[in-house]
Amino acid sequence: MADELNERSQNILEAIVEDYIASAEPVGSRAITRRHSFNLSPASVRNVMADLEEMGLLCSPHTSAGRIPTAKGFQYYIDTLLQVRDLSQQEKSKLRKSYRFSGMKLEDIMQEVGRVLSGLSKYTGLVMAPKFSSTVFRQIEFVRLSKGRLLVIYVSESGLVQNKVIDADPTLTDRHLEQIGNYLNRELNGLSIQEVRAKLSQELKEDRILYDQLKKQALSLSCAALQDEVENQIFVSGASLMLEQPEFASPQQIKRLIQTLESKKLLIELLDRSQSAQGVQIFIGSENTDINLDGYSLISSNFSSQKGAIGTLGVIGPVRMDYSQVIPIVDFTAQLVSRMLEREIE
Amino acid sequence: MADELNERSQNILEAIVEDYIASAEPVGSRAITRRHSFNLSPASVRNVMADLEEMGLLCSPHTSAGRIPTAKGFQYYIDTLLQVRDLSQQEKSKLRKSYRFSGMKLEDIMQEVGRVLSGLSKYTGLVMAPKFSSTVFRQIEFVRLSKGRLLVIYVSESGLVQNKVIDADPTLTDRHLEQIGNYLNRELNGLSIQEVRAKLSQELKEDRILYDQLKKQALSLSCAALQDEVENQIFVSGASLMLEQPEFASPQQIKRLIQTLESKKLLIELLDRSQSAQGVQIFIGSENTDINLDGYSLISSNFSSQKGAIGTLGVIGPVRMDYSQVIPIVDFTAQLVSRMLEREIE
DNA sequence: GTTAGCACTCGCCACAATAGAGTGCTAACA
DNA sequence: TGTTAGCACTCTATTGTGGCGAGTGCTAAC
Repeated sequence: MADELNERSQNILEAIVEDYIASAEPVGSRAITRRHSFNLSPASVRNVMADLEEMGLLCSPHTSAGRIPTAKGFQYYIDTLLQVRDLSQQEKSKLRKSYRFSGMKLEDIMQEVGRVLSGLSKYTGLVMAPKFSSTVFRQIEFVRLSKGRLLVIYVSESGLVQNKVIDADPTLTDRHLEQIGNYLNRELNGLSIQEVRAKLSQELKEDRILYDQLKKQALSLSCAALQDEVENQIFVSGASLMLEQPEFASPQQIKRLIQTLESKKLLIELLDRSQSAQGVQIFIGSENTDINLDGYSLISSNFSSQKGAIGTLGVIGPVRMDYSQVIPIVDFTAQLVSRMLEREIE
Repeated sequence: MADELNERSQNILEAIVEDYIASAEPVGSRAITRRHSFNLSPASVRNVMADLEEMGLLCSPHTSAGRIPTAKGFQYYIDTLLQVRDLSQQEKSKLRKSYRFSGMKLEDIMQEVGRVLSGLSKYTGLVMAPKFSSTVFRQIEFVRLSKGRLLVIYVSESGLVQNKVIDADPTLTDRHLEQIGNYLNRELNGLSIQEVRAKLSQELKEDRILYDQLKKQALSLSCAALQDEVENQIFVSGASLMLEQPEFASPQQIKRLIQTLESKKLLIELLDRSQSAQGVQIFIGSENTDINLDGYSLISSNFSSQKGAIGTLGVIGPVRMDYSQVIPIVDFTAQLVSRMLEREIE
């Protein structure tokens, strides 16, 4: 759409966005000519600004204030003006050292990643662990809690552990359980959960299994274990850090933020979407999108092991975020975590 | 100390505390005579209030405002004036119905309890899962993640699942692992983690195990698995609900709250303390205590299974909390959860 | 096409004035 | 002696006012 902006307009828009990111305050025409050395007078800048406002890239809170980039303005800035620098070797190794993953289980790692992301960015870190159904089966174990109640423990290739309580036939003996476990571990090894589900429902349909009582029980147990296990684990960290940002000066704004961060459902939906894409994703909240994130931005990226377990991590903050700083951090962290998962499973 | 208050003083203190709980605003002498029908004039009430202030039970924000109970005042109110009513059968069954525990694993239950506590009280719910070391051993499983890395899964009697990644001798075969697992499950069954630890260190000391390679490996693996596993799991829910309380009208106060709720370490320490006592505990934050909870109160109670796994749940809110409403809720919820854990393990 | 100049708008801040709530004290009363 | 009415006083919160500063849009000159 707006690629037809001429160079001067682009420069001015860029200057406004960057000044606004730095100051959180409306940017006036004089301030721009002072801080940046375009050879232009404030009046000329004002003309351009009026144009940009008409195009919906800027807006002014009131007549006699400076301009603020709109969501659309930020979008344009990110799409065409922003130059994301790579991290220097030094920064990379510093980031690498922030993470001490050794001897940590997956959950702790996710938590830790969120903390570091938040600490580095001064915004809020989000990490969504690999989805259950995107993982690859490694092992299943049954532990009897009481006569008719079993604890099923599922371990994925990447070391993700899920457990669930299911009801089971009370007459099942421990011996049976062990056999069932062995059978399933043999049969399902190396399949993704999706494949496992397909295989199970396939076999359950076949009549002949009716004659193999044990196999039948094995199948129905594992079916129960894998059912409804959709909930994603999400880790949110560093909300209080972000409250220092000037956009959260009023109680209402803070309340809204806390509510947003507490509604895991929304966050999961959000991170879920970015999971379909590759590389760093930027989602800018505005009233127009169906997902209610007005005023916030999300920078996210996927991480994955080669075995296909995909998780998402990112940083959520005010639209006025320091994109040039946060994007490379998110990008590199995702790479780090991916590599770490690879090494973990070898 | 202050039991020497005469009846009139007690009545007036009670009235002030209760009015303050209801309104969150300083209570004046006139307001009291109007709302409560002591046969006293405001002037007389003022005299009593001056006495109470001198005793440190009340304070006034400034000369021409009403009085506010101090932390000490609240403490006195709770200790000697507050009458905790029991929940009616109706309320109890309603509370019981709020919880749908069936088919939930322990973690989800804890989460759910926090949510309900927060929803009912309008404050923030805290739940600390039973401490790892207070649980009773049920089963241990080893899952190989890579050559030298094992995932250890530990299940307690109450269905608490913990897992941890440990480094192990790369030459260990799967066959060995299985034997080790069987051996440990046989040996440690029914012991508390504390007992397990004692037993392990005892046996490791004995020289003769040096000759039994397998046993030695079993012991050192389980030692590694049980080490440093101290971190308590804590679940915090409903912060945004509490932000509606008038004490959180200013950004500073909200920030402090969020910081407090984010510092799990503090919360764990807090809940840890109340774990040593029986029944409902009330902790009132003031500058005098070593734990920095100034301005907040915690109402907590333990839950446990007979097997000794003890957890703590409670509600944290402003000192001006509706104690008469929250205490029975916390109390009964703790009973419910205990009963639930019993049934779970049968 | 660019710029200087100017009138105008609007939010912000400091200040004063006012109303209201509550206190402490004193003197009168039962 | 305990209680109460009355009163002067204190302090906060609110409202209104005027000036300041930053920024704009328009126009006319370069």
